Amino acid sequence: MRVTAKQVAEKAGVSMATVSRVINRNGYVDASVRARIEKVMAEVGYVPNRTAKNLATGRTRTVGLIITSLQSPYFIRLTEGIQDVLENKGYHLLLCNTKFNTKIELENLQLLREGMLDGVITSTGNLTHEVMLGLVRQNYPMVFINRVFDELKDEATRAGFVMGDLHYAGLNVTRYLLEQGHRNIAVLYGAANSTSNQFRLEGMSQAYAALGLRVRPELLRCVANPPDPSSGLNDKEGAWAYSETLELLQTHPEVTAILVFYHPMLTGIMQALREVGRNVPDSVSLIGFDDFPLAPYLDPPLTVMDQPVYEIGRAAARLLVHKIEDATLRVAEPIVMKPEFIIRRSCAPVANRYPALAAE
Amino acid sequence: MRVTAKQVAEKAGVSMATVSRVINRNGYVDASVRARIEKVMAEVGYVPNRTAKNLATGRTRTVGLIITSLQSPYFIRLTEGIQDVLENKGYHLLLCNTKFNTKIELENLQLLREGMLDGVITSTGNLTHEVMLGLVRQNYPMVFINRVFDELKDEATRAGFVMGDLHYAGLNVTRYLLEQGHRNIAVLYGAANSTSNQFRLEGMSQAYAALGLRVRPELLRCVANPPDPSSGLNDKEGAWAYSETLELLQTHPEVTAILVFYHPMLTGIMQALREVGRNVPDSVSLIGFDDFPLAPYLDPPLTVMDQPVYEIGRAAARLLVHKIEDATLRVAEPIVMKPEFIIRRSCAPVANRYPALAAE
DNA sequence: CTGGTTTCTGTAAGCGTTTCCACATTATCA
DNA sequence: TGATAATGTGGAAACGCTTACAGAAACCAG
Repeated sequence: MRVTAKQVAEKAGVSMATVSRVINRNGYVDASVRARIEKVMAEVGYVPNRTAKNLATGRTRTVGLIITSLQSPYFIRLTEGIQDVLENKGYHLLLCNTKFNTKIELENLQLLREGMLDGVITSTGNLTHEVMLGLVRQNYPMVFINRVFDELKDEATRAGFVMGDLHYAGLNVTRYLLEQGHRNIAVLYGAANSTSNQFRLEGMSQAYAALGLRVRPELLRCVANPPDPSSGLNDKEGAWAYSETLELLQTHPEVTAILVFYHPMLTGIMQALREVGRNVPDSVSLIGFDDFPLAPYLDPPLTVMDQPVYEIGRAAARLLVHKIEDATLRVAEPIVMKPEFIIRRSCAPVANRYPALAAE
Repeated sequence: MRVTAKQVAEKAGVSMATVSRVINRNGYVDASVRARIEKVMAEVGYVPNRTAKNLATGRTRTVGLIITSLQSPYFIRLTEGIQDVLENKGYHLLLCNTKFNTKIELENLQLLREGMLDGVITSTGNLTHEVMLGLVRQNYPMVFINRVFDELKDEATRAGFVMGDLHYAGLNVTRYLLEQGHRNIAVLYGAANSTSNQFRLEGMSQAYAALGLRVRPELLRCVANPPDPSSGLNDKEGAWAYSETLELLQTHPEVTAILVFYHPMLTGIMQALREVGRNVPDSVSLIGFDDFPLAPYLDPPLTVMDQPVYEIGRAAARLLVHKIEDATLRVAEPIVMKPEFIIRRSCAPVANRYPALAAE
């Protein structure tokens, strides 16, 4: 039924070892013999079995990518970058979308131990910090995006790190808003505890501190926290953001600017803003993190702090492949990429607010 | 180094067969023995090797998903639907993003033959029609989305089909525009030859025919055709659409409505429209295919013909899993889902156009 | 012509599971 | 009580490859 290398070998009058050599183009094999074997393979329609190869070599040429959502243009672009290099290097991508569900994340990480994955790229928060540490210490090839492990500072592992300069991003965005007179800046972010949010928040604090001010914690809202019963609802994350924004605006009408750390929330935020009659940018300024194709076409065009996400993805994949293919590689220096601020029309100085209100 | 079932067996004083039985919870095994084995497994940190299991069982519990782009909300939502059921059934997803590159698609389809994939869900055009047919006839479990094979009409294969009623979609959208007085309706679509585009176009023709009119082929533009040298360019598809739209509007200024079959082109289209001063909807009406979260927040909010994409994805995945797990299943009836028309503000009657022009 | 290298090929031992078969023990029931 | 069925366990052959290792032949420099 299914043709095996053994049958090819018999039919070509050679040993399996030789067949294997022509398949993998390694070792010596006589040109005429190679031709004969290739002819037989074509005739009988031989296709080498990958699972057998995987077992024999202990490798699968498959890497896992763990992200929390497919609705975020950030993860999409990241995935594209990763996949473009993987494909180029002959690796495949197993996609794990956790939807902020730790259980799903753990199951997929386990595939590393089960030998089904050669390595993993993770772009999630720190809900699974200990597990990650364990895996890294067992020397599985892993690359973390926007995440650091202080515990590993002096250990030589096979872990790699790629990140945007989120501190810088948070700092500059906040500085920009402060200069425009904003003092009550709200932040809506996705996963609680994610290190990327922490970095941005630290940058924010620094900008505040420079003016002798402090971040108001009650204006920091996390929306993706609840492990949701996975209703197939479209725009679920937008829905979470909607109610959170409504609540925020009711209890803190003094907010004049909102930082959106996680784009799937944008719809809900805009909806809420619309409903309470706070228009952008006159009544509330809006800044998104990371650019995306439709950002200039929103109403109003969205000002964003962009990150070279595609390049981050590429760097991560390249790094991971290196670490997979060279087990001795122990470079742990994080690769850091600078963000870029793209000003469009969703921000306005606080001073502009009053005429707008007066007009009503 | 790595712990195997054999070592667990020795340490627990049983045979490998018994260990296998407790891992897979099949066959009989005494409760006390089971407990002992589980204890040993926990102690030594045993993790079963998946690739060995894959080889032994001839299955991988992994299915491939082939799409043409990650930039389209359609594919994203489809992927979510698929993954939600796969995850639920204990399957993993290998993602193949072809970027309209047939070579990539073929390589990934080959994984089916190589035994690395239990099945495949395809949502691409018909560039690989013959290959697909070959695979189907070799009885690999496959599910096709928005695609049919007349050749298979009377064959009992393991192929499955899920589709939106695209004919209906094309028909009704066109009818809507015709009623508003539009007569020169342009269409911008992604992959050439994709069967989904053909269905929509047929519906369109029918609507025209009902008024004794005919589709103007020169107003039908395909944009994703060129197998692009994969510049990591963000919004590449938007860029294609941009130049195509520009050209279209110059050579055919009589166009008063544009149907967008493929959303990644939206940015380019809007950009082009803006530049030539044709504003939406007064000067040109715009209708997109398939809804997406940001559609109501564009400028203007986009009218769309929606498809229950998430449900299509779910149905496809369920079907595929059925076909994988029951090799005798030979139901080939396509599952068809009705679309829904969502009217927002990107369309206007042609009559509205003149005041707008007069105002300039 | 000799010793050493390079080229070529085969044998066979893995890789770590699953599963068929056989056999032994225990429960069930007329 | 004996036949039959249900339960529990082990041996060992797959699954289809890769890859030492070893040996043979060809080549080459001195």
